[in-house]
Amino acid sequence: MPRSAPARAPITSPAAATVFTTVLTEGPVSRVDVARRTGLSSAAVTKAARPFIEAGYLEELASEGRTGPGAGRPANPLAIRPDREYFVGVKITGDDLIGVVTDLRADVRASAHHALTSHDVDHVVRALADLVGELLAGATPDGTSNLRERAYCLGVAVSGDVDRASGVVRYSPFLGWRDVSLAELLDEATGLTTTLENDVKALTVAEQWFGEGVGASSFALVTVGTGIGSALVVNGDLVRGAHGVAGEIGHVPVADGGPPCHCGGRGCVEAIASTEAILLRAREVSGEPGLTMDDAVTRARGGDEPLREVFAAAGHAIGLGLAALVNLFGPERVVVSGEGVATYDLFEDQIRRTFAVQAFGSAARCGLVIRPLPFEEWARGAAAVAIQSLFVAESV
Amino acid sequence: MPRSAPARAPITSPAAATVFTTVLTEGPVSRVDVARRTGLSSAAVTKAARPFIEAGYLEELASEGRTGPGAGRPANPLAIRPDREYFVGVKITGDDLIGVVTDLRADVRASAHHALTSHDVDHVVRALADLVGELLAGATPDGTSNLRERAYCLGVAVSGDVDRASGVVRYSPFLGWRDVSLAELLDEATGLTTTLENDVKALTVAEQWFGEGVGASSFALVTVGTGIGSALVVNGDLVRGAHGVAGEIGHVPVADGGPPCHCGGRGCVEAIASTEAILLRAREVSGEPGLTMDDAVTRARGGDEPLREVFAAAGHAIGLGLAALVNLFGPERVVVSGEGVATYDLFEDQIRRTFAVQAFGSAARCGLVIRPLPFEEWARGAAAVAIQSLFVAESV
DNA sequence: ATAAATTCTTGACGAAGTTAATTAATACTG
DNA sequence: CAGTATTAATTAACTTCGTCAAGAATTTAT
Repeated sequence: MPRSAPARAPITSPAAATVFTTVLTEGPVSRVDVARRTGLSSAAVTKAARPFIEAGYLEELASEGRTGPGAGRPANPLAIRPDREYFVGVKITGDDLIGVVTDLRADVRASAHHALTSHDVDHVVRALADLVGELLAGATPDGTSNLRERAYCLGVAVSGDVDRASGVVRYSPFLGWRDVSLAELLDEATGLTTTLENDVKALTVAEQWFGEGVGASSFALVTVGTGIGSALVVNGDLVRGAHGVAGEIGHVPVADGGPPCHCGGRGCVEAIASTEAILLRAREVSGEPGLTMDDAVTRARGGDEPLREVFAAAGHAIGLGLAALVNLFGPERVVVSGEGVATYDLFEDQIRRTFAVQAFGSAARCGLVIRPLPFEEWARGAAAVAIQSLFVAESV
Repeated sequence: MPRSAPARAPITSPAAATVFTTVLTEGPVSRVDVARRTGLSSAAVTKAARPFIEAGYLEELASEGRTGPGAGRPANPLAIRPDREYFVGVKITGDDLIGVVTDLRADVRASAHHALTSHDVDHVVRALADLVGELLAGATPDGTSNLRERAYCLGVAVSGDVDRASGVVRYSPFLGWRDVSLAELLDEATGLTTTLENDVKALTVAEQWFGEGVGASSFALVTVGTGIGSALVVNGDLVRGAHGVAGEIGHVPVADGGPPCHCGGRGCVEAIASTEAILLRAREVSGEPGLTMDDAVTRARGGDEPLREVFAAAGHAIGLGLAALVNLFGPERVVVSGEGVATYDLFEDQIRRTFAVQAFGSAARCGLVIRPLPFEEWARGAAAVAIQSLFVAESV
């Protein structure tokens, strides 16, 4: 049973959504410019923009004088008013909740953490409601009103199989949940309209609308850490997979006869490049079963060749996985990100080298962005999903 | 400069296209049924269907009496009239032209070959025009009129980088062509409206509309032979790749440190499982540099273990590539096909075994169809593209 | 026959966006 | 400094598409 999203922002037609998202993602743009970019008539843009301006979501900036021969009437750029509405995003991990408040542009305005002492559904729901209460306690950043009065939407990101439309966590290994109607429970507990999404997909939405993915019709996001996952956007749509599985770059086989993986396969990217796999191998190589990840990283940075090799092998596996992804999809851009922020320097070179060798033809021209990922970013992704729910309540 | 398609079939609105394609791909369906499946109102279906019936593209079948308590007015199923229009499809290979005439359902009604003695553009254009003339010389299969009077569209399939919208062959290694405006040349030479497409993509369209892909929102087609290629359909759209590259399953790296590939990489699927790679390896294994493919196949079938191993290794590589594809985008179905028809028995088992092991979770539930591919099928794919051009001239 | 069920058709209506004309605001020109 | 060219935004009439609601058509069951 799909739940309905609030309709405060006057989105009444496809054109309205198009105009609004264009201004949202492509910064201040004049009406004619929006028309040119979207293929709408300028009359349609004028009509669609008006209700947004009246509702305070968009504003008209002062026209910038322009120079040059035969310059005509200067444009009045339309701009988002980011403080018109705030959004709450929460990422649920196995150990804690990370929450943020963002504005309409998904810029983080406040954040807070909460430890989880149990995976019991009720406990998590209560903890999450508390966290939201805490986040919305103060006044708005611009000081003009109370935060709670201008926040209506909550986005929640969970790893696992999540059905966004119905707001149900189908299966979450980390939490040990099956078929939990989390969105419904949170609607009630928080008073906000909740949108649920898989964590990697949430991150991808944030990237697609407010990050590297802006303007790219197709791109991929890869996260490296405890697990290795990815999400793909093709023709502006997230690939969801017929059976709910998609973007499992972690289980792309890249080393024939390589180490066994949890999934039952062998030589999967994850079996070589996940945090766990790296640590396992590092202990093997160093002969110290008690070696910690921190130590391994320090020593590798210090020049310990065998350990450097372990990290390089992980980078190589990731590079091979990326090549597979890019050769199959040909995305315009790929963002590699992940929790293992601290160790990126040990990976990056090898990822790029392997990718450059194995990417086919002009596929290699795809922009490869490798970037550490602050943990809060996951929560921001959740907020981005909430923002998105404002426009595309039905179509997604 | 996109060229326009003819507008004989009265496709005037999205609804018209929806209704027509529904009847085309899902057999005889009543109007109410079309409405239910597409989400249109039944009134809209009635309106959209009328012009097609008047133009002879659709017909109303006699209502089948129905039984049961409280049965109402019986439905009048709408059906395609396949003989209303014929289409020509031609596949250009390095050595010859293969052409077919199909009806609206993409069923082959006639076929013909033509050897190519040169890759000179003019020569190919002339040969193709001759072939088309030959194909359209006779009367229609139903004997009521001349073929040429009921064929307006030509579809042409070429391997390489093809820009369908502009009808230009950007780069075709087999033919040694760069930036050839083939569609324009063929429009003139044949008098038909030509649509150009990459060969694998053409085959995929045929499969999507008239084959295994019917009803699947996402699926993939993989061809194995001289080269190894694939094409993906996501949300009903062919994935084209930002830089024109997509579906290069042949260059997915599956054997780390494996044999070098033309593309500069190592251990690509194609470097292990292409016809050429298999032959190379078979010669190595048997110690006979003059071994032919036919001999290798015969001996492997006869139980020659080392040679059987070579084919199994190829199947294994293909299985790994399929697992990569399926784990990344989770299609509903995958069709594996290709020129190497004769040798499928030596591959199939191993492909399935490896795929089953490496496919992640429920991704393994995707339907894997492995099927020989008559050579004519490529030409049929080209015809399917021509048929498709009738409806979606603009949107693709 | 009459009622109930289901399909198909019709015409009025409404939503959304286009075209074309109009108004607005600027820079260049003599 | 008026006049002209140029580009931006708005307005109003019109087109197009599809829905809605009512009704006609055609069957089975009572």
